[in-house]
Amino acid sequence: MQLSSTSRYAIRILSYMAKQKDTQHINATVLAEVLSIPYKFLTKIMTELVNAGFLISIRGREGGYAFLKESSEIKIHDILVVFNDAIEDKQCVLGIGFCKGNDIKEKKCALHDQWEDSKEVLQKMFKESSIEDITKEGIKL
Amino acid sequence: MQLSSTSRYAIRILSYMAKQKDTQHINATVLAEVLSIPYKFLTKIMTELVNAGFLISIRGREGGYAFLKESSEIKIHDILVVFNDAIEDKQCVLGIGFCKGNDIKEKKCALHDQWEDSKEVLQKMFKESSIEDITKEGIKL
DNA sequence: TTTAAATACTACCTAAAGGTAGAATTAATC
DNA sequence: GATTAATTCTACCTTTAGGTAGTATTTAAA
Ligand code: SF4
Ligand code: SF4
Repeated sequence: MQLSSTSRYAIRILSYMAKQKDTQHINATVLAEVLSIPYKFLTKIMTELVNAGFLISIRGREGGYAFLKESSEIKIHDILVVFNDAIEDKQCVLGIGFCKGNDIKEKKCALHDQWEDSKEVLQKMFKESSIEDITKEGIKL
Repeated sequence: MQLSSTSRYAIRILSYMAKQKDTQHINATVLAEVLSIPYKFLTKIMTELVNAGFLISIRGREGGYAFLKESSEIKIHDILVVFNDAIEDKQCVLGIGFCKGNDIKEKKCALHDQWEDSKEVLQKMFKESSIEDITKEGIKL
């Protein structure tokens, strides 16, 4: 019951980048080094973040990555969607669609309402927290 | 962000068994059939549920599985522990131990407190809901 | 006592996530 | 223009979760 490591890497990468407000752009070698993420795996993730429209890449010597969207405009949820890690609205704790709890009120299990509540809290957190928000407090990373 | 399908299968199996109060025991073929779980995979899970002490198995002809523990004594959390799917107390949204948010109050990210809240709700739900609870309401399955 | 119907064990197969390697492309600097 | 430092593309490797196959073991019933 946790996010995929790819999603977690992506969030950390974007958070770190957002903290370097002064620097215009930053390259993959530095990111891999400072975040302890395997270089080759990181570049793969970076390309996805570029394709998703969060970043632009500057190719060639002295290249790197920079924000395309404002970090305040990138919600955690948006990142999770890219890596298929978001909690779907109709998602059930026990697997989707094996009962009609989502449609028919009478046929729901005892977990249903509790899960709906938890789900809402999580979704709200992911949808309302932006990358900028994560970088605000004086955290180690 | 969801439970493993093994955990979800296990919960469904135990719930279904708990609903059949009248029948003393039930066999794998029936369970696989009615729950649409691959027979061979189900028997693998059943053995784990037996080893975990939730069920006893009756081998040989006319055999099957029956509860060893009361279904009211089996919490969802107990099942998740068996399949390494429980949310750890110190578990972080972004991966364990990459910052000191859990130890040092000043160095926590903006997600930290929100995640702590969600985590508590989820843990409470899993720790307080028993298999019996799930079977109570008039659900399809 | 044989047979049939059940679980248990061992080993393997498949798909997906996580991770790596190397060459192609791009563009600033020398 | 050549070199160098960067991203991108294609392909592959490794590990783990999910799933299968076959055989051994157990036991009630015939
Ligand atoms: S009633 Fe239970 S099983 Fe059905 S959708 Fe809701 S949580 Fe899932
Ligand atoms: S502060 Fe943030 S990153 Fe650190 S443990 Fe808490 S949630 Fe995780």
